[in-house]
Amino acid sequence: MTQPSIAGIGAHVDREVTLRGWVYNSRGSRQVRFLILRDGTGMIQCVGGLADLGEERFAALAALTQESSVSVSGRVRTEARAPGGYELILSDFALLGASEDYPITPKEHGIEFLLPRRHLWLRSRKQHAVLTVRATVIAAIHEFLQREGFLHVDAPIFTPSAVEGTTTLFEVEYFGDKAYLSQSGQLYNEAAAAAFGKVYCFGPSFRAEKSKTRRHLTEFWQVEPEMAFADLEDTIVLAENLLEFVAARVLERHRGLLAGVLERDVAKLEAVTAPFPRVHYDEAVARLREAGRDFAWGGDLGAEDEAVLSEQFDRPLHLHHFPVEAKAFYMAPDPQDPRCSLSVDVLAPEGRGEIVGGGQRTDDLAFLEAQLEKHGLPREPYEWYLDLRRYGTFPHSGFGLGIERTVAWLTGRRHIRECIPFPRLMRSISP
RNA sequence: UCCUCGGUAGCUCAAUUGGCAGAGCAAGCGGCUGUUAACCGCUGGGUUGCAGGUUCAAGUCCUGCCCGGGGAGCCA
Repeated sequence: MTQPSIAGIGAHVDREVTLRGWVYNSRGSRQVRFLILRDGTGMIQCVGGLADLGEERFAALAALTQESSVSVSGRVRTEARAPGGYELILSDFALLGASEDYPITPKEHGIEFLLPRRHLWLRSRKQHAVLTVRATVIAAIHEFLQREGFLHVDAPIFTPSAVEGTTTLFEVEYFGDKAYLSQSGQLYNEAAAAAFGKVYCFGPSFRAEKSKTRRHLTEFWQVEPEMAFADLEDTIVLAENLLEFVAARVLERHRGLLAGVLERDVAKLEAVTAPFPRVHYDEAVARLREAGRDFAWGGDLGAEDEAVLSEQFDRPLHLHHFPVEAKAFYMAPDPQDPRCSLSVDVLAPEGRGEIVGGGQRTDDLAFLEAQLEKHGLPREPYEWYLDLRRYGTFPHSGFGLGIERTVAWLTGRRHIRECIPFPRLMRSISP
């Protein structure tokens, strides 16, 4: 007798197996009962007949409640009527842990009800599917970047003093001093790039913004690659190749989950092939005005502007050369047009907004010093960062890719809070 | 911080002009030999977010407060 996983049950047809898992659903009549068992890898229908089990065991089977943990034994057979194509004819079963009044019934629930029960909600089919895709997205990112010669060098989570103003930073007490949770590994990545060439960090970022939209979390994950001796063009190519690879890998591994459980239009993902269309900021302004939007040159795009623009294309698009004022102090200005920075955002299709932000960093010490001054930033905490321009400055560029926003786009989730196991929101930190 | 929508049974929601607070699901009991969020019958289940006000009468109208959803700003 073997104990395979439900995902691999097809290799055990006509054999006797024992499975352990949880009761997802149970239904039946006086003579026969159908129990849907899930074990984390999949689900299988287990069939128990009164004639096979006897009165007492059959009654016990009927008494099993939703999400009780059980051990079941029986013969596996192919069955077209069963969900998944296989079923298990029960010969015996045992209750391991009872579950009384499981709160999340197989019906509709609102977010206000589900979020405080996230620890249980994870067991649901859609949540299980989304987080499975997330794991594949993360693995694909590591695989792609390492294959491209990037070294994984992580940035710290605790950071000293205020870097870009304290309003959006979480402050923590650090042995009598103040420290802040990292908003980005960007600056540290630049130091790492000077040491290792091509690097990336992967970890959580924290924003204390009081934003409560479906695109925001207070704790989110991002991957940030940074390349030495690379320009804006290199960054654009890296970003589109990475996204193409990730989309293809997710389709390869989870086509069934996407089309079935998540009801995602997979044709939209098949269209994600490089190169992506490129739109210069000037052109974006023209396109927005053409679409009837009142947009002034110089500012960042609003969520609605991004949606209007991305709806004009069938795949992600590069929006590049933002005005210097609209971007961070370390962005390099375009030598051909100093009003614009060598920056790029990638907007996901279907109006899902920004998933990538990046570009070429300035390698000019004097310009960087002037920028710090202009942005009213303190000099002292940036001395180490200025050192990178003092000791062998080098052109370099990179970007940050938001994991939850990417997963939301790929899986077709409306809200990114479903795209992280335990979302941290302005009004929700439990469980 | 601002704008906007909402809070009624365990869950999802209804309740006409201010006039007996309801349905489906869940739960409990019963029925059914292949179910697909199974189905059929019966039963139990309410401080209508909180406080006050108007009225013969308030889920409904008025005032204040609390909590939440969505959006803006900001960003990944």
